[in-house]
Amino acid sequence: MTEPKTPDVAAPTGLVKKNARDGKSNATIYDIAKVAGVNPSTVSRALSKPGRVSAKTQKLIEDAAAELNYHVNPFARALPTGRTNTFGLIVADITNPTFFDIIRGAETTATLRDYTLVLAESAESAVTELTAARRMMATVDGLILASPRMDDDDIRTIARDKPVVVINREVDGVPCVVPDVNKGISEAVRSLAANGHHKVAFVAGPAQSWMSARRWEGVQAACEWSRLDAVRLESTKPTVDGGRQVARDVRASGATAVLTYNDLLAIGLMQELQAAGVVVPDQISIVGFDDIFGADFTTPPLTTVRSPLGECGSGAATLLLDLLHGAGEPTATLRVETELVLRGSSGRLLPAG
Amino acid sequence: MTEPKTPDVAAPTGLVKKNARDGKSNATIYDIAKVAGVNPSTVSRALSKPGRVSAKTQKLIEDAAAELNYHVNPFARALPTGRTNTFGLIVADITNPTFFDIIRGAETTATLRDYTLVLAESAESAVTELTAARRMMATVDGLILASPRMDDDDIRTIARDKPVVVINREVDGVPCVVPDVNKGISEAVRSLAANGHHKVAFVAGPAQSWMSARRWEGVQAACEWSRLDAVRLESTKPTVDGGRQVARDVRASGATAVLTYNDLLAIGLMQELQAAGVVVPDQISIVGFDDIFGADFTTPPLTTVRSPLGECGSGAATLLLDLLHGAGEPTATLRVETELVLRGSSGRLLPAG
DNA sequence: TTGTAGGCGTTATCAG
DNA sequence: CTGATAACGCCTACAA
Repeated sequence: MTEPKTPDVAAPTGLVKKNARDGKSNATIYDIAKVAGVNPSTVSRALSKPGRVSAKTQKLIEDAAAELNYHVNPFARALPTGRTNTFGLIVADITNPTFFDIIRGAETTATLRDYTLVLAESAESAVTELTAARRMMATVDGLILASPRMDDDDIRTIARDKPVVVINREVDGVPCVVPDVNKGISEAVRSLAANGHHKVAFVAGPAQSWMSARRWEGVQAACEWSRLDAVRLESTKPTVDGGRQVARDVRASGATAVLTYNDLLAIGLMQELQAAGVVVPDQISIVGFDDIFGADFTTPPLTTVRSPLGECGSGAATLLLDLLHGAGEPTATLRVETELVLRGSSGRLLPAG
Repeated sequence: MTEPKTPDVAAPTGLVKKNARDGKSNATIYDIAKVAGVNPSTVSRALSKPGRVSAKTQKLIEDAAAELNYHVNPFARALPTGRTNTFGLIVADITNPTFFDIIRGAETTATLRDYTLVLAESAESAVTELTAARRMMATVDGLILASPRMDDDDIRTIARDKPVVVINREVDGVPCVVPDVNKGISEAVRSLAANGHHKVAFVAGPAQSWMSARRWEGVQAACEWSRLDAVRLESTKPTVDGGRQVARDVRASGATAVLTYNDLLAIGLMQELQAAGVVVPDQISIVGFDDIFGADFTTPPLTTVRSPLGECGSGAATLLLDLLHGAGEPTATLRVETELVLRGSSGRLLPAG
């Protein structure tokens, strides 16, 4: 900084790079400072935390910034501060419609609060998920994990470094957004009982799925209350195809009503059953979970226990952003309600014959 | 750098900040340099472009890096280079399943090539889209625009700053990935003609949609070839709801077969028609576009002209990444095929009565 | 209220 | 092949 560089002239030492704003390269606070006739640091102050600078210089600077079409360089800003105005969202499966609304909810909230959303998927794998999370850690201010598959401990480890919010799972010491299954499930089971069913089957989801365990618990409890038999069946994967595959187990179980871990399974199951000549809901009632996109495309349309997925996404984002801004409980759990959406795939059991 | 700092001890001058790697804060190339006994710049070289450093120092450095659990700071790296290893994807509507596969395709390719995907949505609005694009420009190396709604000129302007790839639209001077509608459409129309239809309706999508225009052209051409009448109807929005709303126009048109701009419209239309007692496909055949998730959930399942959406997403990402790495034509258009997926919603027209 | 100066972690350009 | 050293653009004590 000792040699006096000629300011406005092109690089003195043969360095033919971008110097005087040659059209392309972006304006910096130095350029603004020059135009406004103030010091770069004043520009920085004026632009980052308004109020710490006199009204007239403020305007001067803002005008200059506008004129030069200035935009902060997020990287330069992130370097000293460590803040990036970005957060990550990791979902188990991008093509699973369950996550569509979560993604949208998070994205909307992010944009609203001037944050950028970075998306990654774990392909239902705990290790991929962990890898993705680690990868993101470097570039984001916080992380949202939707239906995470990794260990509680891994999650907590990550949460020690950066704020983390978990959706669809409860992890001690980490803020979570979880649908409370009870209301929706008891509505569903009561409806089934009222329609003459005595034995219901629950088709479980992935073994690592926290949510699947909760739902099975809920079903058991509700069935006990309504004095129904409840049996649990396993699925190979939580997809339409998995639903088709579990059809024979369902028939073998002797249950006249079945709740599945998610809507995808329910839809696949219904397709397979119908293909085999089983009439839904006359011979068997089917109830899904989530109320995903397309749940009402089927014939009959699917009865399902709805989780407010969009709300989960935006709620998680809000929680996270509040955390980042020092507001809010660092470990509050947000519970959202579930409700039964009664459509045509469940109903009165018709006497055999 | 003149005062000899005691290396491993806590800050000497009362500055109680992070100095000696106090567990938390991340290791830097300086720390590695210290451990490996080399200069930081050598560390940088070894870690960024292997090969420009002797084998033994290389190993020395790598070991030190591993020991310190070193990770580059992307921001520090981005500052001098301008490269971020990140690209943006802007979609018209996150909850429209058309984009699910595109997103997934892009995300998969990104992760595979060690890039990060940043997602934004334009809510079908040209201005929101432009805003989102500008916002991203600062943080990404390139941009993918899926079904963009903004002007060709705006797109080209953006493309002057950073590499841009467009999906589902053709813009002069910008690399694009577009499904070629002709094959799929002519298959569809021929099938309709063979089934006794004489008049088909096309329900158009958003006015700004380039794809909608192409599909209408394709339908007209194919109908002319097959000597069918073709009429065009407008929709309010390209959603299930929009499909329901257009039902009365469809009936009024007198067409016995209808192609809709997308599957969402087709599904809504079918629902509304069926609710009014119209039998599909006996009285009216319905054909959608895209073959989105859920297109086969309906009864009858939807006949549709499939676009390989996932391929579009990954193709666009590949194109973009090649561009960023200096490979590939800067303006090549990638064409992907469409095909008819014949399901139950289209078929032989039954004589009235 | 505003200017000064040093640093954030890397890369790149020079010498050696 | 390796070591200095100057950017990169911005933030932030500290001083004026």
